[in-house]
Amino acid sequence: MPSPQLLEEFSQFFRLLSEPARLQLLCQLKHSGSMDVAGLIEATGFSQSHISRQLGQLQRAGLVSCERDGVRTIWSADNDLVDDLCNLVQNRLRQRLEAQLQSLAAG
Amino acid sequence: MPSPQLLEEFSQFFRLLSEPARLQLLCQLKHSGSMDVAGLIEATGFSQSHISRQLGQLQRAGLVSCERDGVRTIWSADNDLVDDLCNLVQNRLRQRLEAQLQSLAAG
DNA sequence: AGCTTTTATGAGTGTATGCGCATACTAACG
DNA sequence: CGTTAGTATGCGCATACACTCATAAAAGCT
Repeated sequence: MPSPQLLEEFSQFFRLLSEPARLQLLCQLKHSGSMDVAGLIEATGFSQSHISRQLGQLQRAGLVSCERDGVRTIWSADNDLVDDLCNLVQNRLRQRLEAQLQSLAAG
Repeated sequence: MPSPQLLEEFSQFFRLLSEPARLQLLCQLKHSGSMDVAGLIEATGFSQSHISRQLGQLQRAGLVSCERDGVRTIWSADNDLVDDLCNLVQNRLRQRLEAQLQSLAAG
């Protein structure tokens, strides 16, 4: 059994990924390598302030990092953890749908 | 890039794990094999209605399942996905702390 | 049938937070 | 310096949801 503190850490981390906007920003950065905020606004349609806040949260968790280029800030995704997590979840979703399909065909 | 629908599925799944109560119930079931609600109340201190609702959510996601034993309902965790996800996150947390430790020692 | 025990659910409350608007900060350039 | 462009943040609104209380539903016992 994980300790209460560890459970809290886990759930806080998963909470970060529980918001489609943040997950989309992460995936976009992963896909494009690195982008500035203008590019993220263009790609996602979110407001500048919203993007700034979400990136701040992701940065504090160490999932993204930034470097300044003059006044611009260039953001990039920092590791493969989220990809790995999403792949596991996707496999699980697929398994469940396949199982439902089979039980439908059998029933 | 995952499609918007897939992003939504991912975030919904992560949202399930973003609540310490649900994660604790999951881990408790995983640890104990299977338990009835009275045992979960005893182990967690949560109210009966709260536990019932959280288990309902986890069940709809296919993370737990139940079988009735008379009036009692025996619950059990259904797969290893959550364990795997938590292990990945834990490794990441450890790496981050180690890096912070090193930079502290070096700086 | 009623009675008891266990679980599920309707209703309500409080808190957290996503999101935008406006604005303050920061950095380059005239 | 002042102006402009880019980014962070205080504030407010709306919504989602965890959580409780009370109650209904389900299953066994007499």
